[in-house]
Amino acid sequence: MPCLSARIRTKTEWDALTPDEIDLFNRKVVCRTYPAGQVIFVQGDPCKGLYFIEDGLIAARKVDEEGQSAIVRLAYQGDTLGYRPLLAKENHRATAEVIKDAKICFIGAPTMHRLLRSNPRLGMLFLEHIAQALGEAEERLFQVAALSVRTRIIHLVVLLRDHYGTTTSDGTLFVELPMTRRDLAEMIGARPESVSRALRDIQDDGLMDLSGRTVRVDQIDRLIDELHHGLHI
Amino acid sequence: MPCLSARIRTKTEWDALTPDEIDLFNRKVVCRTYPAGQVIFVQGDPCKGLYFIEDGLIAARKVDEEGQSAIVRLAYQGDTLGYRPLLAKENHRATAEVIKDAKICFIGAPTMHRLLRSNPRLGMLFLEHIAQALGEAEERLFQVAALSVRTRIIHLVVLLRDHYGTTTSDGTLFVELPMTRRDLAEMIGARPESVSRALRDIQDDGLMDLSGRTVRVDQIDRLIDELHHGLHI
DNA sequence: CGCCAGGTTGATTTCGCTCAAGCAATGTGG
DNA sequence: CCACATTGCTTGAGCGAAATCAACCTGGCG
Repeated sequence: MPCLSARIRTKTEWDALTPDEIDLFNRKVVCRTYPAGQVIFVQGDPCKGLYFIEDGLIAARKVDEEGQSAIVRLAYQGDTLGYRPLLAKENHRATAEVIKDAKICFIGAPTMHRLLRSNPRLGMLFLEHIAQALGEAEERLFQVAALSVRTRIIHLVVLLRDHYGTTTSDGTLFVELPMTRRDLAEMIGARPESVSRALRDIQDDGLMDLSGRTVRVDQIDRLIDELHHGLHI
Repeated sequence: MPCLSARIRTKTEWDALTPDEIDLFNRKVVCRTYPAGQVIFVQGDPCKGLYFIEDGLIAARKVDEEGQSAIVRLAYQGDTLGYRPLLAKENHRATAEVIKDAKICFIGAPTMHRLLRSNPRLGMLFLEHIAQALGEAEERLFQVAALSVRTRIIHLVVLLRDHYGTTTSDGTLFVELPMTRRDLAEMIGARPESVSRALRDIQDDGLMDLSGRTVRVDQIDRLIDELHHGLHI
């Protein structure tokens, strides 16, 4: 059972690999499973290679000396972790922690550089991928800098919809929040209590229905509208 | 007088170009000067190519429908603007505005793709560059999400030191803040009044001396210490 | 000159944080 | 099987940092 299955590969930058290179990849790769809560690498560590996420959910978290903490990125199935420090030739600047049980394939830096040298197209696809990641980071930077907690929460629910949303036959949307309130808070630069209150506010306004970690949204348009036109118009 | 002078080129990703490619670049490039305040491209515009900054200072600003606004990146001499949308194949997601009079060279997307195809090393250097930009964006994301206005201002002064700081023979550091209070505020996700007050607080604590847009710092260590050990320890 | 953008300061309000209590769900050991 | 920790979540009360609103100063500049 190869780690880099065709089904996942074709949706990622690894699609650029030739059969020979896929073979090299599969010979060099080391796969293992990680339970939720496990740490994959720690901020400050040298970057030994890439982590390809076959399944699960991982958060990249930054912490400073005073214990202030924020989640700067989420990585889903098909995503790759560690490419930023590998390509920037830096140490890890965040700690990667498993949020939902994961299967992760590690590929060492030397193999990675060999692949990048032998296959320019792989580099181009990474370039495209990292350019999109930069766009998302700048988008979140704008949100945290300029928007209220309530608005940021709505943005987050809409974001999580991509991977954790399902729509029933009658058009109702369910989003399963994949993490604790604490982690949701760290995603948007807030406190867990503020997240609770903001979620309740939004619920009281009839925009969503919350039970545990499941959000039910009847009219997604009303949520999206608030993002575009602001409150109470 | 070629736009891509050797002095600037060698410090940037354009160092990868062969003499032939430099020739192509110089034939295709269109250079002009922009006074402060001028807009280079607007968020939402399709990305027509790259803007290489020969001199000056440019801010990438995001604005939403309600007028909320934040500066998500600064671009200095030698930096390139527009590579993110070009590589991610997206429209511009920010507006580029000249902060300090600039000389900027435009290179069209077709030429750029031709260069990227002919020279894989150029792609690798862009990869390295954009990986660093992502690191900086995530760093600022963390700061805005987790730190106080006062701390963010100190981070900003330390950041601006790289390009706008000079140290006199007696070790005193002068940093020339290159923009208005309003723009400083938009850099850190705050209001101009809050920036004024935070600067005054820091001054009252004897950490810096402020006159107009010039910051004098006698003991840079004390500023850096506050960043690492927090306040009043 | 008068005007205006940039900047500071003050008064007041608001949003979100801190601290603290309480509750439900889950786990653990006797 | 039950007493009890533990963890995640919510809610409340009070507080504080920063936003808002507004006045006023300053130095260009037409």
